[in-house]
Amino acid sequence: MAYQHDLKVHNNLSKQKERFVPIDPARVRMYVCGMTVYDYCHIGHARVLVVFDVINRYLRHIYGDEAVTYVRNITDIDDKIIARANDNKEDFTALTGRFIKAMHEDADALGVQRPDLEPRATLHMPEIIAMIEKLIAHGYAYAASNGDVYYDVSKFEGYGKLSGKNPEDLRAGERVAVDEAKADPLDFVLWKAAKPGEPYWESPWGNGRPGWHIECSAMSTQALGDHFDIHGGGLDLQFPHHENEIAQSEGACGCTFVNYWLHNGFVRVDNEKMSKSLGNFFTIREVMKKYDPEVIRYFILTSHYRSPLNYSDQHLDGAKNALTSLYTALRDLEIKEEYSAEEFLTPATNVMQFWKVMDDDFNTSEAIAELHKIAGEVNRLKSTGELVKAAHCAASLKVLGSLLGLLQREPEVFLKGGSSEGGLDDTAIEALIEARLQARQDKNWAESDRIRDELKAQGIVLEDGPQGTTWRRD
RNA sequence: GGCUGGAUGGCAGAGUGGCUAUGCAGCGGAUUGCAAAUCCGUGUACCUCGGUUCGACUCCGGGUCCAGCCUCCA
Repeated sequence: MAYQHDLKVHNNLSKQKERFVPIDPARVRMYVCGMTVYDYCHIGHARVLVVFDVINRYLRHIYGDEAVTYVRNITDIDDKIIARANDNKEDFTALTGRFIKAMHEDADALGVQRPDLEPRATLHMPEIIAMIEKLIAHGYAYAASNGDVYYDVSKFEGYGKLSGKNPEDLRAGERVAVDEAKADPLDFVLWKAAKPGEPYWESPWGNGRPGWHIECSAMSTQALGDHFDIHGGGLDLQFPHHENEIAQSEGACGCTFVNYWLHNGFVRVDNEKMSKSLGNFFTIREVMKKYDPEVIRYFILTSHYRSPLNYSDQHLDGAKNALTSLYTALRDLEIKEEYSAEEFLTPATNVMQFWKVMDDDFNTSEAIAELHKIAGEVNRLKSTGELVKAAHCAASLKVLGSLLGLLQREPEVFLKGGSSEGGLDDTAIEALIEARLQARQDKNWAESDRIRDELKAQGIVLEDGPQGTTWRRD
């Protein structure tokens, strides 16, 4: 099956969908703003991880694994980290080390592939300082009397082009007390002088630490060059973070920074943005106690990456049921390796439709709808006994699922997984099923149903099929 | 106040100028000892007011409501 991909992405810089044209198809470069590591990741962070993981997987599908470079940074020094480390009376590196480890555990559980590079701000001080020096030399930055270095926003032509804001409006709407040292309230800090007791790095402007925005400019440039393809992150980073990155990087290199800006929408709780400052967040590991991480992943991918996503147990329950039905279709089939070759993928119309909707700005919602259609075909073929054909369709389901990071486990493992804590172990379940089988042979329906109800109360659902009784955890 | 984006059936959530989204839930049937799973069939939509059009949920304009950014935030 020959399919010519024609990827379009919604570019926030132009506010419209554009055909994706990489600078160099042999070297497709994407940088995503990652976490500030002072706490556990919440479901909002999970969304960034998963959404850009899918984009990364899909780019690799189109351009080849070797061609794609995916960079996701870690902010491991900032005010919150310092404050939290002080609260805990520990060294800030101990704090960040712990939460970097936790983030990796969460991301791994969610099936997020590791980025090619994961630069950390504290390990890139020379590049950061060099970029600030360059900005000063180019007249875009100034050292203030208090030891801070600021970016002079008035010098940068086109400030606000990403977020659609203009500097005059921003000044008029300024709600924060103006810092005396700044020449203009819009100016932002590139280098922060260290206060007593704070961690610091040496610089031409004295001991201090970098501002948040310059870290990403310096690390992305170092990893991917002055000019690269995709820059992503949460919608809340569009302004000021990404706007400032543009000002910095373009001020330093004199060329266009990034071709395509992609932002994912927020996760909401009760119609409000999930965020640490609002305190209405659920951590990934908290939710994973109740739901399989793949269910969380499925839930995230049911909506388009730019849309808001409402978080609730009901929605996760729905995701769980839907994912269960996909795994149920994959069950009891002998899926041979060779069925996964692109030319054997079937049904061709659904497979091609999957690619078509994914090509259209990564429409995972429609892509998942296609998975359900293919699963329906698998079930139809199974019910008519056409098991080889069914296995072929099931192979397609797995191949396409892999682009979304779904359906890669053995169906039995997923279906029998569930939350077994405090419940029956597999041996006990099998024993009860044996007992019920005997009762059924004796036509002792009362006893048979009693056992089934007993298991149901423990969250075990029985399914009697032609090949005997199977079970799954609900 | 300025700037973004959105309003779809019981719930969630895509999409389209005229033709089935999909999932969950509902209803009828097949299957089953009864169920479950699966299959077949089926109902319920496009915030509001104008405009363009043979025809708009889909395009344009006004309104209402909601969310986000303008302060740290994925």
